[in-house]
Amino acid sequence: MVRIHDTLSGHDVGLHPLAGPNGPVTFYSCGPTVYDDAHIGNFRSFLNADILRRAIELTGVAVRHVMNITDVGHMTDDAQADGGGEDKMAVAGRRLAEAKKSGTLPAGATIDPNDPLAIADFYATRFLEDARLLGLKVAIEAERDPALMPRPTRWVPQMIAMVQGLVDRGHAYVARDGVVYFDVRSFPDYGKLSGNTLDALREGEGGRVSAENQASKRHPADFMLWKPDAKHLMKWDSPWGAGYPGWHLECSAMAAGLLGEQIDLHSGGEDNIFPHHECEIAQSRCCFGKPTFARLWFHTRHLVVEGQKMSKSKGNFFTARDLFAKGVTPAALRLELVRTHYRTNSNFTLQGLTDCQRMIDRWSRHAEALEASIAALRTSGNVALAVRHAAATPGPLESALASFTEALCDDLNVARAIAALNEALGQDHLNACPARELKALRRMDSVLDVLDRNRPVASKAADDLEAQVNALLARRTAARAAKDWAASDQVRDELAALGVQVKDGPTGTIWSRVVR
RNA sequence: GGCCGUGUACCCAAGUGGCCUAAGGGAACGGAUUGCAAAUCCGUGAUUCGUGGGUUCAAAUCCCACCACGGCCUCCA
Repeated sequence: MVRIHDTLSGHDVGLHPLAGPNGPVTFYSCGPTVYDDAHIGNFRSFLNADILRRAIELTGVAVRHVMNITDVGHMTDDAQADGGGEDKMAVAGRRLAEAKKSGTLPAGATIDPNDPLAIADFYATRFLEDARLLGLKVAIEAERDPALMPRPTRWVPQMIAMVQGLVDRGHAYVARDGVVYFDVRSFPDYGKLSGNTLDALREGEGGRVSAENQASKRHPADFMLWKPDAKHLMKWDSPWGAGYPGWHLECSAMAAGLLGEQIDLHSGGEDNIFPHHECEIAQSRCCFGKPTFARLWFHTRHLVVEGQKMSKSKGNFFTARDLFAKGVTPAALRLELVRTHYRTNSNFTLQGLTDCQRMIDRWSRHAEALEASIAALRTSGNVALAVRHAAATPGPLESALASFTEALCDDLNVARAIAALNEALGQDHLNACPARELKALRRMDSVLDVLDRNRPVASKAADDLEAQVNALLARRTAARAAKDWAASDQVRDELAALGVQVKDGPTGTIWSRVVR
């Protein structure tokens, strides 16, 4: 059974699915807001949720995983968080319009910068591409079942129903400015998740709430549920006038609609703890009258890049696509983002990416060697050996599977799981049954999911490079055949200048890109 | 000001009272191999766990103080 640190209770708790021991576990993850490309920090959080669901599945328990794609624009003007300010979708639209003008928009992208839904779709599509390359299982499943990745713009009626329910039950009120607010003092547990108390919350400390909005609330911590604003970029009719819903509402409504009024697991980045998840708990419990909302809260810490906070101005800001374009394989990026324990800040480095790539290459070689052994055994028709294999004691990998699983069950200790795998690979496989060893390796990879993602992402630039490299390689091979080492080495220098490294092996020369 | 988390070798990173004179990976170095390389395989590698105190027979692990870094305090994963 998987044990996980629960943010709400503050300690590790076993996962006991509401539906019974075999699940399915109902799991809701806060996903991206699609007004820009997701960066590696976003993906650390999403991929850790993915590792968690795969670890649960490894123990034989089914998971129903839902991740939202937020397509409503939120305010950019943080000083006016409760309304007003410019919508992020509108800003994204301007950015796209400029990109279109300067020709930096990706080929084939025909998009109306004034249509917020089109902008959201544009970035949602790109997000799904990245997510699928990185092995985010829910994104792969959503190809067949789009409901698993819901969009809030299609759930506004359910959100309005929740606002109405909260007003009816006396947990929400219409202020004199017409805005519907949640009354935090009507919910004594408000603050339990984040450890905040209502009196200790410094009013407006985040600098995001205007004094004007604060003045109309009964308590400074009351948060917006519905904002009437007929001029807003995206608006819907409601009993409180045309406007838009509070941002916390979408997750409450979609989790309830797709998974139930109480769920087993809820995940997000550490910044979601307050206010977002705190508010979700308040809304869901007060609206549905259930004793809990999510039974276990899973939060991933942020990452830093080369020891520094990631920011565009420092030039250490990476999206997944940036790295793919440099020739980084999805497998290496995936492993680099999940190999540090989710509850500590991880330090993303290019060196770390290289380290991961080497590890994955080693695992791949072992998988290929095992496949070769199995094939050789099949063609040789050596029945006696096959029988001996079937009866053999578990090999290193088969034995490691238990400690691998145990490490993951212990609050998702990925580093220890990887160590178990690495240790097994260093041991003697000669007497082990290759089929069973491969099966164990594949089983571990069902969580890590790197073996089938260990290829650079195809692109026009990658194709061009390949053609260039192949031409140089042909010259070098000819020079080597003629034992003209000077010419051969000169070509190797040229390849190095292109960021390409060559390896001469018994079956010919292979090459790979060096990530810089 | 309140709440939360982190600090382990050159780098990433596990370990949270005795099995730790600290796992695993990478780099580096030595060897095998190679036209030379790269890759691969084998080997070496922290008497020490941010700093200073304390508790204990015993501390990286518990307590206190300090320093540094990260997150939240109403729309950043």
